[in-house]
Amino acid sequence: MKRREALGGRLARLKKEGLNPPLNEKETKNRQEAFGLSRLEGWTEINPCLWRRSVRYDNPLDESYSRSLVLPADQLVKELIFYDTETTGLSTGAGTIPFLIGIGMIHKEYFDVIQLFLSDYPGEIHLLKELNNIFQEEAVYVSYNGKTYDSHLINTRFLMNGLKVNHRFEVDLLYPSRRLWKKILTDCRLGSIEKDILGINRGPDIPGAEIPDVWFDFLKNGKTEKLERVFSHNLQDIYSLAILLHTIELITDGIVTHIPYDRFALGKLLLFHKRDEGIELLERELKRGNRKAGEFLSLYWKRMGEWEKAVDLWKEMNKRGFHYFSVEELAKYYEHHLKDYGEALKLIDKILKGPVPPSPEIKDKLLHRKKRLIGRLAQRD
DNA sequence: GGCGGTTAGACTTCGACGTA
DNA sequence: TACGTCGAAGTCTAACCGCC
Repeated sequence: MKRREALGGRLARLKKEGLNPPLNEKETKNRQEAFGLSRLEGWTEINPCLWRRSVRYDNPLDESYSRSLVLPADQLVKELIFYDTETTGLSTGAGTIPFLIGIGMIHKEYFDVIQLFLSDYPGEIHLLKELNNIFQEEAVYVSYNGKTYDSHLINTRFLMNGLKVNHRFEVDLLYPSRRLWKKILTDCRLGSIEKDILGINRGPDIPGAEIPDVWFDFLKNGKTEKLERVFSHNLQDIYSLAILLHTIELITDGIVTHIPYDRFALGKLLLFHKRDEGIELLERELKRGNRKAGEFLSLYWKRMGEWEKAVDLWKEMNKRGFHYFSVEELAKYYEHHLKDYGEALKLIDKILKGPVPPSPEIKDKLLHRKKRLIGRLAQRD
């Protein structure tokens, strides 16, 4: 009869090896067969219930995007980590876990994607530790909706497992994508952007809503048929993230012309980042008939104290037909900046008698302004 | 179906200026 | 000098949207 190991000895062994001691070769093979994963390409069980594989692509990115709007200044692409999780549900509460994590990184001319797969719950601690090994503190993390979803989920799992959460600098491509394509696409899901903007055809893909059930079905019945589609879905998400980042960078640098995007939104964004190309873009948009672009640019000049440029724009916009915004701004300019109350009054009358009758609310505002101007003129006389 | 980041619009605050 | 008004800037809030 096998002698029971003394408690002290067992505790010492657990401390050294952890709750799940490493598997020997035979055990590994048995488990692969038991999980059915050995039939799937490239997977190795690196810890109990934690599997890993690497997939190599050509690098779709440039060396760096020194004038990037979405990345930190002079960010090198080799320090970027693209990531995406597949989870057991949508809630970021304690009951949801990531069972598959894809991590994309640049290695010289290659874009390598590491996938970590959890074949059962006890492997989670190993998954998180492995993630910690891969994640580097100085890296910049690129995701899609990761700020809201993936990063919270990962942080929650670290906390639940008593692991330290390191701060990660996150670049979420959802928001720049929304700016560029919100008005062009019906929605800005990654799949829609892939299909309609990046021209990527995924082929048969698994809908995200079905993903949790695939994993639960695998846990209960060991079914791996649909699992491969989940792995592919995750790989595609990671690779698309890289293509998307590259495309956004080319668009902001004015290199891409064949892809549709909201030029007004990009102009605003460039101007916000004090990039002169924003001015050119908004001027071009105004010439194409987009008065909103002119309004935005004129307010920018006004804020900068460049009155001449602002006034030129207001006058130019009015040449193209009556434009309430420009006339009102000119009236403000004459009243408050030049103290030319007579000219301001003429402009207010122009709006009141203009081709488009103002709403009662605006009319009240204009009449109030008119009364004030008449008072000031009388005072001056 | 829960969560939370972003955004646009509403609201508030503040400084400049004119008037009594 | 005190008060009122205006426009600009800053702050707040509600709605939207994408993740599985």
